[in-house]
Amino acid sequence: MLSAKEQLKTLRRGTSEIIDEKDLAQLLEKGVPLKIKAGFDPTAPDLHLGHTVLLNKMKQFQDLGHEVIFLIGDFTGMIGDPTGRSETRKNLTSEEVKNNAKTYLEQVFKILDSEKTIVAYNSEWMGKFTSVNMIELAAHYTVARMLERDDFQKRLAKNLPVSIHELMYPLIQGYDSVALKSDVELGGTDQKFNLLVGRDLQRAYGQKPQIVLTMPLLEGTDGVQKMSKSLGNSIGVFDSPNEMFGKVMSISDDLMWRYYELLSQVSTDELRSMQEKAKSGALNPKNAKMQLAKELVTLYHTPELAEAASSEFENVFKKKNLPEDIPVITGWGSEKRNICNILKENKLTDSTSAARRLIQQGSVSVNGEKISDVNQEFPGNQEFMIKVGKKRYLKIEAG
RNA sequence: GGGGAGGUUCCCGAGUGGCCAAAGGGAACAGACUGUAAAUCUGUCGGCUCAGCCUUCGGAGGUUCGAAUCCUCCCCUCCCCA
Repeated sequence: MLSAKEQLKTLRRGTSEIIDEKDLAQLLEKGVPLKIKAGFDPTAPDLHLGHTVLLNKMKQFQDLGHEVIFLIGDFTGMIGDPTGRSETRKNLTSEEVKNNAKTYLEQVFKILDSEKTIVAYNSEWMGKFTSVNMIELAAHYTVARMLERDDFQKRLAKNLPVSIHELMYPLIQGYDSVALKSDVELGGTDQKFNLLVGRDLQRAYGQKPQIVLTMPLLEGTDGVQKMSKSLGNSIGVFDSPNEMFGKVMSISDDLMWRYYELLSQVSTDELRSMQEKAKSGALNPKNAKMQLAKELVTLYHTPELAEAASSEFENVFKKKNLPEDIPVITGWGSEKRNICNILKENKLTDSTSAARRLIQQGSVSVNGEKISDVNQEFPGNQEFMIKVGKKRYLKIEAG
C-alpha cells in the first residue's frame, strides 16, 4: 500500500470536497483497507461520462487497495431521490428497478474491477425493515433540518408539492451507511446533504461517522449544463467509437482540461505540464484533444478501435475525404425523382420543407457539387453521393 | 365545499377580434471563420404538389365576413379560504 500522503494526493484529484480531510488522512495512516461506499439509483440505465467521474474515483480507491462497495439502491430507487428535483420523481416499479440494475452493472465493470467490487443491494436490509424500525430511524432527524435542503426550500417557496416519502429518502440512504458500516462515502456534490445525513445517522447508531467525499458534476459537451442524456449534451459509455471520438473533439479547449482532470488516467503532474505547453504554444490543443479522445475510446472500446476512430477523424475532417461508414441504399431505376423527396425519404432531413431550406442555404451537395435548385431531379439508375451539412451522407447505388 | 389564476409552436415566454404560422430568449440546424474546436457573426427554425395552399395556440361546440384572442360545456395545473 502506498503511503497515506501519496494516496491522499491521488484521491484529492478532481475532488470537490472532503469532509473531513484530516480524518481521512488519519484513517489512511492505519494502512488497512477502508470500506468505500457509493450508491447508485438504478433509474438511468444508460451510463454516460458524467457518471464515470464517480466510478473513476471508486476505481482509484480500488487500485489503492481499498474495499469498494457498489451499492445499488433498488429499494431507494422505488422512492426516487428528490435531490435537485423541482418536482416529485415518478416511482419506479420493482421490475424496472431490477432491469435497470442489471444494465448498470454491465456498464460499470468497464471501469471497476468486477473481481474486487462488492455489489450490494439496499433492499437486502431495507426489505426487512419493519415499520417500528422505520419510525425509530425517522426519530433521529427533525423536520426542520430536513427542510433546510435547498431543493425542498425552493419547492416550498414555489408552492410545489413535497411528498412525505421524499423526506424519507435521505434517511434511508443514510441508513445504508449504518448497515454497511462504511468508512467513506462517495457522491456527486449534489449529494452532499444525503451523505452528511449518513454521518449523523452513523453517529446516532453508535458508529464512527464516514468520511464524505464529493465529486463535481461533469459539464456536458455544451460546457455549461451538467451532462445529462435528456439535455442532449452527453457522451454515452456505449457510444460508437466514431461518435465518441467526434463528440470529444467538439468540446471547447477549456472543457477539455476539465475532462482530462476528471476522466483521464493521465497523471496530475503530466497534466499540468501539458497545460503549460499548450499555453506557451508548444502543444497544439487539438492534439491534446485527440489524445484525450483516443484514451476514452480505448477505455470504453479497444485500442484498435480508438486508432481507427482517430484516423477516420483525420481522414474525414482534415483531409476532407469521405467517411468510411456511409449508409448505402439501392437506387430506384431510371425514374427521375426530386431531390427534396430523396432527402426526406432517406431521413437525411425531417421534412421536404427542411430539405428545401437546407438546399437554399447551400448545404446540400451531390457528388461534391452544391445543389441550388430545389426542383432538381435525379434518376436512380446510376451511383451518386449526397451530402447534407457536414455530417450527413448517403450513397445511392445504381438500381 | 367556496373564491381566484392559468393551460400558446421542442422549452421558457409575449400576444386579448383582422397586419398571427404567432414577438423575444434558449435549444437545434445551416453558412462564414477554424483545429469538425470554442467564442463570434449571419441565416433558418409547423407541413405541403412551396411567390400559393393546408394544419396549429388544453378538448368539443358556438358567435362573427374573420378567433390564439369573444361565448358555452368539458379536461388539467396552481393559489387562497374552509
